[in-house]
Amino acid sequence: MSVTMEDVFRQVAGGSGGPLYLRLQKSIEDAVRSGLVKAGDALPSERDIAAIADVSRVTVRKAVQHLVRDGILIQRHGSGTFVAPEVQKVEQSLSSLTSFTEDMARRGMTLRSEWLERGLYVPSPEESVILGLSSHEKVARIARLRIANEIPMAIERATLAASILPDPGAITDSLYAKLDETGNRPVRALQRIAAINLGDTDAALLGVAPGSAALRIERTSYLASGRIVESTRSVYRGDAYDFVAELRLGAPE
Amino acid sequence: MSVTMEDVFRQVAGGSGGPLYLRLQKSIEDAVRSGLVKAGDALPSERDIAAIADVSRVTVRKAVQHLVRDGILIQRHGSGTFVAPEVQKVEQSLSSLTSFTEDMARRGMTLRSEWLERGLYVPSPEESVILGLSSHEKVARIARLRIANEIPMAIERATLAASILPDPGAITDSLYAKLDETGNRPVRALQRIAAINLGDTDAALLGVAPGSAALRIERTSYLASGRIVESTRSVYRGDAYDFVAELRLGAPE
DNA sequence: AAGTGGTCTAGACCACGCG
DNA sequence: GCGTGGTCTAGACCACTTC
Repeated sequence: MSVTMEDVFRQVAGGSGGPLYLRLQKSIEDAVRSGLVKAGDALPSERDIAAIADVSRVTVRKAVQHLVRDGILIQRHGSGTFVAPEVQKVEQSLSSLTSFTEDMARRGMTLRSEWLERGLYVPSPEESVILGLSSHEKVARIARLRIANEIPMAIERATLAASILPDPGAITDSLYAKLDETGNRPVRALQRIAAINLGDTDAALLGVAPGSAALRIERTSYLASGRIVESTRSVYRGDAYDFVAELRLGAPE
Repeated sequence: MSVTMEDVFRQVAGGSGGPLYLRLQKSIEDAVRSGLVKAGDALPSERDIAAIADVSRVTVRKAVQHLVRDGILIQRHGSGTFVAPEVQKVEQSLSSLTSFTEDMARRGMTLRSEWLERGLYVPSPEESVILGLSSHEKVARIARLRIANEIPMAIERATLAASILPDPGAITDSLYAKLDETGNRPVRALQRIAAINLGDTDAALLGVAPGSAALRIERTSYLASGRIVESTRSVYRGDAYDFVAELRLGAPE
């Protein structure tokens, strides 16, 4: 007879050292890592775990929530708690400027997008400055959720001058392909990368727990002429993305 | 008479819509952002907030903990809850290879390190492969906490072949400066960047809440000859770092 | 010693999902 | 309808800081 999930929980009550919820958390973590429970398996209900481990349900929830935030477990309201599927990491280069669409196609992944926003708007003061808009010129905003192999990967919010993209509704797949057609494909871009904890809305869109780590990337793209083409704020799932950069010895300056 | 913190909490009880802890969380967040309470100020105790807002202390803690994780508040056991000081973001280039020490000196920041580990060790199998070690060769490991202007910024764990750094104890400031002396300064490096939620130990070292977002950077550095000099795993505070990269149009390949 | 955050409990009700 | 997770309560004790 092999070790069961219940045995794991029973050990928690007897053990000693450190807060209860941390011991419980490590027990569950070990059970997942050791393969005792596999991706997609359901855990016992919170009430059952509490009864077996002889702790209160509040304590069970505290242990589980840490694991949910770290992407190890997934909770579905009304349904149960499950071991999260493993997400294969995607690598993206930080030195060559490639489009998301083309990048994924090269990897043979099925890509689709859900539109969050798409149209022409009156620019915010910030947008006017960044894009160098003439007065009264509108901006095209396109925001979408990027989904690869049915897994939400990133939220992308781009804004461009209306003169560069007069008809944002015409974008179907790749923004860069569209820019190509009109000779406005950028040749250079500056990116700022930072780590953030996801808020409730973005977490819901990406299908992860609020507070999960993500990469926030702000990109400004330039034409060969030096004119700014687009300004994009993206949020990438931390558990699904690795960015790869090649560095060279900096000039002594 | 101006609006006080207590007024803010009293409004929560009356309001409607959404869970209590979220309404309370937003109230505190607004009070911080609007400048009603400033960096360093103490909040009322959890018990006081609970009494004023007429909610249970558990609910107060849930609201506060979200703000702690996002770096807006700081809690000190036995002392109180305070508004977090603003951390000025540091930018680091992702295209030129510069040393942390030199980078900070250029900005006029006071830099110091606390050693976490420094010495010669028997390599792990993984290290042998990465560094291309001859059999029986040892590895030098140096791990340190990087502190700029008395604010912990990053944890850096480097490993090098003993033949390249025979005396890790001799490192005082810059690893790269030491490598320079022996003609082993790298000219090229590959970096992988990902977002993670900090675990308890790393969070404690960096002085932030467990679960806070951070950037994990794995770097492998090469000599002109192609030999690997060092392999470094670093963890950078997400609220203190912006990495900046310049991208160029990718070759169609 | 007094006050603070950290942990824990037992029990309640609500909102969602699934058969 | 039943079981699940989500929210909330009132009260207890512990560990730590400050005086």
